[in-house]
Amino acid sequence: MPKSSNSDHKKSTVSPPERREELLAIAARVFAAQGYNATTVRKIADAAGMLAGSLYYHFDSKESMLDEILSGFLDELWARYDAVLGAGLGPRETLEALVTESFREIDRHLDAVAIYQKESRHLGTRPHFAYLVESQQKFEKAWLGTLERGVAAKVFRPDLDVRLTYRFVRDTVWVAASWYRPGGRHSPEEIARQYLSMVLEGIALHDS
Amino acid sequence: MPKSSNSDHKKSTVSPPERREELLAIAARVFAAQGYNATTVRKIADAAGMLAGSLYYHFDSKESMLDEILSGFLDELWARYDAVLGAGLGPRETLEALVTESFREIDRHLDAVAIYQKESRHLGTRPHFAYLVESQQKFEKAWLGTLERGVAAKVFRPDLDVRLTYRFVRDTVWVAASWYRPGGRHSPEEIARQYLSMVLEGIALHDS
DNA sequence: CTCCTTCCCTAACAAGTGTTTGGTAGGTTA
DNA sequence: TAACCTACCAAACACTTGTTAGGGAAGGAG
Repeated sequence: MPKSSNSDHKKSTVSPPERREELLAIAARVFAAQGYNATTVRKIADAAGMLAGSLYYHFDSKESMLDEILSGFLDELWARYDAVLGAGLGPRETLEALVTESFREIDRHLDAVAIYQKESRHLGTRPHFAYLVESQQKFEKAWLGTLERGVAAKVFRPDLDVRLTYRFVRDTVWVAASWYRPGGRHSPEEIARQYLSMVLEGIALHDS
Repeated sequence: MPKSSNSDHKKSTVSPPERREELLAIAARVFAAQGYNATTVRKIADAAGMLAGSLYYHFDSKESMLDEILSGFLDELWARYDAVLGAGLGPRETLEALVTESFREIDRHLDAVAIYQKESRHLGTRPHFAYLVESQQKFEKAWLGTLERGVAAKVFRPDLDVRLTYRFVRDTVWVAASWYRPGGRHSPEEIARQYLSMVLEGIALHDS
């Protein structure tokens, strides 16, 4: 259930979505660059060309901005993941599709991904952000299942620790958010292809 | 030049090293768990069983604690890296040794590595922490050189973007600090072996 | 005993934090 | 014109932040 944002806030459905999204994008950029805790509401307001208090016309709190950024990102991510997982693909094709979708998501929601990478671990302990660990568990289930299917189908190596492999694949994909910049030389699809080539075939040269 | 800690502080060489190290280990644990900015001096003092002001008998500032943790970690890391790089090994053996040493360093200095992972990017902009980006550049030079040597010697695939491969290998190793726990089922050497097997040979099953 | 050093506490400081309250310019509606 | 809504400002609020100054208990040195 990707439903994660809480809808019982006062102004959460009031102001027109355009300005909200604009301000959220600005906040996400500052959060990603400076870190959530190091980011003051005055910095966000500065970047938006207004005063700190004015933000509270649009949002309930600084934390609700973070909440909206993260849950919005996760909702979209899971929409695409669920589409892949429900397509009835083989294990290798599933893995390739998941990796490709992940890089596309990094391309679209870079700031949100960077924030998620940095803050999700210690945010998950707070009850309000419990959906972060739910998502991570669902994440693990999807990837682990795909890997195990692949081992059973003899398309992945059986001599590797599956859980270690899961973390390996997961991390190699998502840490790319720490250096990837949209509009650079490589498209998300091209990066995905090269990453998949490394993960699947390895970087060593085999004479064949 | 791995010399990175600044030695021109007032009390930096005063109090006996034992208590300093003890307090630094405590501070590192809290920094790693909560993030540097989210960690207050009072939280560190709580964990150490004393009051906030008492920390300033041992350290100049909160930032100097972070500085000492990070520079101490990097000094030790580079001592080991330099030993590997100066051993005259082939490219593949060099890469294997670097990866293994990295996992050993994660095992020994887990908190410092986690802090470095989370904070180094936005700390590097501050002039006092310029040694972080210096280290990162030296890092890149060492890994990139090894990879290029390997391609020239036909032990690594020539069809991969070398810089992408560098980030791939670097990240896959260091993000392990986000889940690795010392004393777990796998020793650092065993994790290094499995990681190297995945990076070098890939996770796909090849009939041979 | 006295002096001195070590290590910590008490108590406060100024600056910065997220947030609230009341107000207001400008446009839309009646 | 009058009433109203939107989107912001101005100014303050209570609280937390890193840091400092002065003091004092414990113990070793003379």
